Order: sequence, then C-alpha cells, then structure tokens
Amino acid sequence: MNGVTFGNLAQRKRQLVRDELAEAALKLLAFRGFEETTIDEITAAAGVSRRTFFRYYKSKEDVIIEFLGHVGEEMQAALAARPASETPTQALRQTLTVFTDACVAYPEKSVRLTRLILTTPSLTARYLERQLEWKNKLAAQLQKRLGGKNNLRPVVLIGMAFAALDAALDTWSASDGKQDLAELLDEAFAIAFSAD
Amino acid sequence: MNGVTFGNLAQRKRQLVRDELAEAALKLLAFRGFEETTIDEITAAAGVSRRTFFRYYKSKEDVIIEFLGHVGEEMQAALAARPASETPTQALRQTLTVFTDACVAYPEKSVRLTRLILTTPSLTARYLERQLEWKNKLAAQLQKRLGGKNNLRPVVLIGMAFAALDAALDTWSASDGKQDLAELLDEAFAIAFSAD
DNA sequence: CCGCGTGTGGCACTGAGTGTCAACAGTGGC
DNA sequence: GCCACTGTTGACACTCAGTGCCACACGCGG
Repeated sequence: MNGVTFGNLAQRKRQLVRDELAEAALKLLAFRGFEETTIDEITAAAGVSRRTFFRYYKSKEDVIIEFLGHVGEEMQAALAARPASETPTQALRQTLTVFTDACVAYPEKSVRLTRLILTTPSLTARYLERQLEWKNKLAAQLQKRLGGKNNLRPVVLIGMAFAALDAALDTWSASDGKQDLAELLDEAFAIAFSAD
Repeated sequence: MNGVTFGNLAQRKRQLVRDELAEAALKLLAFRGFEETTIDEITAAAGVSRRTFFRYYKSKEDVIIEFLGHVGEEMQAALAARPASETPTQALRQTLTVFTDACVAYPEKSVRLTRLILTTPSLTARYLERQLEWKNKLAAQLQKRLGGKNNLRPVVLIGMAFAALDAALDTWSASDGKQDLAELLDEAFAIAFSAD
C-alpha cells in the first residue's frame, strides 16, 4: 500500500503525550486553581510545546472534561442493551450504573475531579453542556424503546434520572466519597420515580 | 451630602448604554452567528468603545445570558410566597410560572433568544450554569419549606421540576412558540410527578 | 468657580486559540 | 541502505478576549 500502515507505535506515542498532558493538567489545575494556571505552565510540566497542547485538546476546560471519556456513548449502549421486560425506571437506573461504577472504581480521583468541576464555574458550564449531550443521546434511545409518538415523555424521564444522579453525586462528593454512591442513587430514584 | 446625590439622570444614561449594547449584541449575534461576531463589531454598532463594553458585561456570553435577568431571585421569592397548604408539586409548578410568563409576554424575542442559546455551545454551557444557580437557590428554599433533615429530597424535586421545564421549553421553541407553553409544562409535570 | 465622583476612551499587556511552515522521525517499497 | 510518503512537532505570527491603568470630560454640590 502507498505510504504508511501506521503501526500502533505512533498511536501509543500519541496516547503517551495525551496522558502526560492530562495528568499534568489535573495536578496543576487542582493544586493551583483553574483560572490561575496558564496553558504554558501545563505544557512546560508535560514537556511539550503550547502548540502541541491544542493538537490534543480544544481548550483548558477540555482537558478536564475529557476525563469523562465516552461515558455518554457507553450509557446509550447500556440503555439499548436493557431487556424490554424492564420498566423504564429500572432500565434507566441500570444505565446510570455505567457512570457510578466509574466513580466507584477510582474514588479518590473521581472526588478530586468532581470537586474541581463543581468549584470552577467555567468547568461546571462545560460539564453541564456535556451532560446535555448525554441526555439527548439517551432520550433518543429511550424514545425508540417507548415507541410512542409523545416526545415529551422520554425527555422528561431522562431529565428525572439525571436529576437523581446530580443529587446523588452532590451528596457523594460532599461526603468525600465516604457514602455509598449506589445507595444514594437508589434513594434519589425512589424519591423521583414514585410518590410525588 | 458629600459629592453627588446621583440623580436618576446618570443611572438612566447607564441603562441606556446597557440596553443599546444588549440590543446590538442580540441583533448581530443572532444574525451573523455567535462565534463569527467580534465584540468590536458589537461596540461599533452600539457606538461605544470596546473598553466600555466590559464595564457593563463580563463577556460576550454574558450579554445574552443577562437577558434572563433576575428570574432566579424572582422564582425564589415566588416559592417562598406559596401557601403552606399547597403540595410541593403544586408550589413548584406555580413557581415556574415566573419563567414561563416572561416567555409568553415576549414570545418572538424569547424564541429568538432560546434558539440562539440552544444552537450555540458556549451559550448553552453558560445558560445551564445559570440554571444550576437557580436550582440551588430554589432547593435551599424548598428545604426550608419541607423542614426535614433529608437534603436529598428537595434537590431531587427541584431537579424534576427543571427537567419538566427543559422538556417543555425544547418543544415550545421547536414549535416556534406556536404551542401553549403553560399547557406543555402542565403535561411535563404530569409525567414527572405521578405514575413512574 | 471649584472640587468631587463617576463614566468614558485610549493604550498596553497577558492569555487563549489558530494558520502556516520547515524540520524530523517512522514506515514501506525498491 | 536509499527513498518517497505520512504524521508529529515546534516556532512564529496573528486575531480576539479580557484587564489594568491613566488622562479627560461631564454633572452636581458647595
């Protein structure tokens, strides 16, 4: 074939630089504050040029938000995979397990990340925007599942599920990860999806 | 008194400049696109210097978001004013009337604004951040009303109310303001606060 | 008329983000 | 081993957002 097959060596080098930047960013931003830290300081710590930073991340906010990875796509797939026998509530509760499991798998890092996001206005804004994308994906998926022509219902149900998730996450990060996130989410779901 | 009594003349001049900037911004941003319009173009249209712009608004996003005004404080006051005989659901539904009434009072402008916000990522982000402030205010207010020690419940209920509002607003702006916003919100509330 | 507070414009500066280009390294064909 | 191709990188220059600073003008009160 013409040119390069592109062995995984180059790709692993890319991943290395990407991780180096992400770790340096999280350390500096959490320690010295988001607004107070410049991209030049991050790139200096990671040992690459400023120009290279923007080849991996769109902005300073992006480095942090990208820690969330592809949770949106994974949740959409998880919802699609739930058996049709489940009620929407049950299916949504199980779908959000994708998110909470990631938090529980790396508790200390997740708490640090959550605190940084919730205490930095511009990060909060970007995070909520990302969450909105997740909601839209999941609402479309739920629309398929419910099958009706009422497009209000799936959107409302997804909004409720995330209202429960947000409440659980707030309490969880406020307790420094000491409370059980899954239990908190169960409790929040019980409040949302039952008696008014 | 020392110095200036500060008659309302100066204040009205300030309000005049503020409005001029806001109108010029909305016109240009909606017409030519948010990212494509520079602050210099807005200030040129309003007839003031770039430096003056930043004495009235913190950023380009801010000009648009400020159109929302003090809805947050007004909703908090509205919730506080609801009679104790109402159920939380009823009280919240009435509280959101503050928002929807403002939309219905200036339908064409509200739809333009909503579309601009929802189609511009950085505006969506800032809007959601503002909405989060509203939620926090209202959750604190609802906490007082409910009186219990369970802080999960008010947060979840507020989240549900806004899930209903968001869904209604989406549908409303998608219909170009032709559907009845109050009816849409009633419908969304019925979905959220009843059978799961 | 004179001081005082306030609004304004101009200027310089930092930082974010982008386009462009030359240098360089890995890969495959010969 | 040589060479062409391709992707990554760093350096430079540029635009735009946002801020600090200072001099100037206006309205008001004494």
